[in-house]
Amino acid sequence: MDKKYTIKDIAKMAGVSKGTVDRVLHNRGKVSPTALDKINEVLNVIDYEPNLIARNLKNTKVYRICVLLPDPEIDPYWLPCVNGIQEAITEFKAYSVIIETHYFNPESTKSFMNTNETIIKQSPDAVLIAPLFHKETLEIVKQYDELEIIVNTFNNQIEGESIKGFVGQDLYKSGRVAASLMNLILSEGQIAIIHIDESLKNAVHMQEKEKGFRNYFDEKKIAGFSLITLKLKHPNVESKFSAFLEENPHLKGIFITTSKAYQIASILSPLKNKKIALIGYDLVEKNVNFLNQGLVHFLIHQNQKRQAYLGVSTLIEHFLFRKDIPETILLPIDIINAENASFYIS
Amino acid sequence: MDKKYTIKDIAKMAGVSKGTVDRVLHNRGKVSPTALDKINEVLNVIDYEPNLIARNLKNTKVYRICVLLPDPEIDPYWLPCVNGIQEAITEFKAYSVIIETHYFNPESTKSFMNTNETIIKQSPDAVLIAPLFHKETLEIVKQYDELEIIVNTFNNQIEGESIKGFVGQDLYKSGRVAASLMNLILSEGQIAIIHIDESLKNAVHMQEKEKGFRNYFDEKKIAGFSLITLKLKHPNVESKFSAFLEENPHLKGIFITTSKAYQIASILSPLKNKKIALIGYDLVEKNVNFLNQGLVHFLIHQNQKRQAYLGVSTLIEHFLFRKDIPETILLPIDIINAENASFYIS
DNA sequence: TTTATTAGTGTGTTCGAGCACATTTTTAGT
DNA sequence: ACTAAAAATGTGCTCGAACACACTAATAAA
Repeated sequence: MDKKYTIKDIAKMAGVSKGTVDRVLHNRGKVSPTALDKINEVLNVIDYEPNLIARNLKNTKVYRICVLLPDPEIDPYWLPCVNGIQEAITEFKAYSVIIETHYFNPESTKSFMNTNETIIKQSPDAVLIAPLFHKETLEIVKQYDELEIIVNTFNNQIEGESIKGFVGQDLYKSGRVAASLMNLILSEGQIAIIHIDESLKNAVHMQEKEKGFRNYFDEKKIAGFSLITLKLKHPNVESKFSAFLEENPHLKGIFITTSKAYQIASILSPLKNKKIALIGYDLVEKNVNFLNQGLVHFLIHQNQKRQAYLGVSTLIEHFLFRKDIPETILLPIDIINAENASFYIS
Repeated sequence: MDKKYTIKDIAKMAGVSKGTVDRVLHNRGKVSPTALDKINEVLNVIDYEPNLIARNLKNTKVYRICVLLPDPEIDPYWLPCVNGIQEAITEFKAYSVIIETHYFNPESTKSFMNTNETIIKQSPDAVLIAPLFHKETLEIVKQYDELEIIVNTFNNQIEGESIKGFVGQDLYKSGRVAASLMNLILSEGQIAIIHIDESLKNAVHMQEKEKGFRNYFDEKKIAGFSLITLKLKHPNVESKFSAFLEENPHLKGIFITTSKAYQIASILSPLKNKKIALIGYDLVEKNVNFLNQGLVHFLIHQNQKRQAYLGVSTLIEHFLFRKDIPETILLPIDIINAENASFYIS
């Protein structure tokens, strides 16, 4: 019923040679209308699927893919990505694909540009980048486009004509998810939305989450809540936040839009009298510790590992199996508490 | 650096023919100690990985895998599994693998046994079964073992020597997750644990969830909660539950251990004065509708689709790539509310 | 010593797609 | 009608593992 047809089968059925069939299938070379008709007739009847194994066996081209992401030693948020990339490497090690990972300093646009230079010198067939810096990304994407290097992105979305795909999450909706959970813990009171980041270059990222968070409360028309936004940056997170706490003694909940919830939790930790609901992002070790202690109520899992894995594997499958690169893959927004966290850590 | 070596390379390096190398690699046939040493020496230095593509190209054996699960027309819970299986079929269509799906009536052990007979007649290389019936499963697994058919299981775990693997969830912990969410919605009051099932053959399944649920409250030593268990079966779900509601007018929360939360929700729906927290399982359409209406607070996603996909794909990869079949794969316990549900439905 | 037997080794073919090249057929030009 | 050019078609090799088979060398039996 679903016997597998080969080019040879088609050739026999159409009464031509496999060379001619090959020319029709790839519309290369010259084929007479007569032969074309005969072969098309056969192709319409049967369901020909080329054998990918045989195709890849002959294929001597080595595909080179470069991944560009922030140095996980600077920001451990990116650590799972390395595992995701490793997983893809292992899965496709049988094929002729080379995957190279390059790190840049997430606090320096210069480092970002420099690393891109290095990548271009490798003349890869495709790149997967975490486009932290908007303007700079558009710039280098233009370069990649000229060199006919396919660009895939992950983590945060950037609109650009030459960007083939994106893997990430709907940040606006993840803000809403956080809000819905907050609304479950609290029935009223003051809630702070805190942005903590070294570079604040992630601004768009965090703002989307804030928008979603606020929108939830606006839409539900729930009275009794007041939302306030606070931005904190590295050297003076503790001092500024402590001051904020004193100014707002009745604070009931905090939504941290980055993976730095542990910084807030560790400040709140000694203050036993305070009972503040905390919701943050990402299963970094310190966050999970506070989750297990009960100081952090929920974490939203951004699944960076899978983001990176899919970012790479869709590119590989594009080259090897001629699959399309999906325009956008939105990963589910996983809700994590102390009870189910262990299943998401790998 | 990590150049790919072929058998021919090894042969040249060891100064023998590829036939001899092949004999050493598969330890078949006779090889002189001299040749063996020379080849092993080379093998110790280089890192030989056989090219899976070439291997599978020649491989003419067609692997046959049969999947046995309840008829999704009788219980739509199983519908996503069909998609998961389809996904595996698509992914591996290039290889010579045949996957056949067989349905049984989940309310009839006889149907289960009959379908197994049919499968055995197909003489597959492996089967993936949803072992709903404990005793019967052990019986047929023995048969499969004698015929040297590999048995993999999903959905619910059954201990058996000849069962090679299991894909599913930790049900006890999923009960705990439900409890932790319930504890977040309610601070006190009476909570019912409701088991609804056509056959009640899933008893173990549901009991594990109940245990986990109760354990959470026991462990946390939270006063003010009282738990009560209720079993409901098909024809008289509504009448019995209505009676139960009247007997327990102060009921605050319900944990439904099966995918039938919608049955409870639809009874509660007209009773506008009642505010009862509902937590159930599975993203079946009716459940999601009630989730969006706000009648069901949380659903726990058992990810049947992925269970079935992994159940099949691990078997396929075992045959094609000689990978081990993982003994147990425990999928994450996804927490779903109205805000993130859409990302899990596919 | 000769022959039969076995141990040990090498050669050649297969799988299916892809492509270079050889060959045949058709068309155009003189 | 004959030749050169172009068009159309067919042939054959490659990729790497796997295995059948052919072959040589060594050993045992007659």
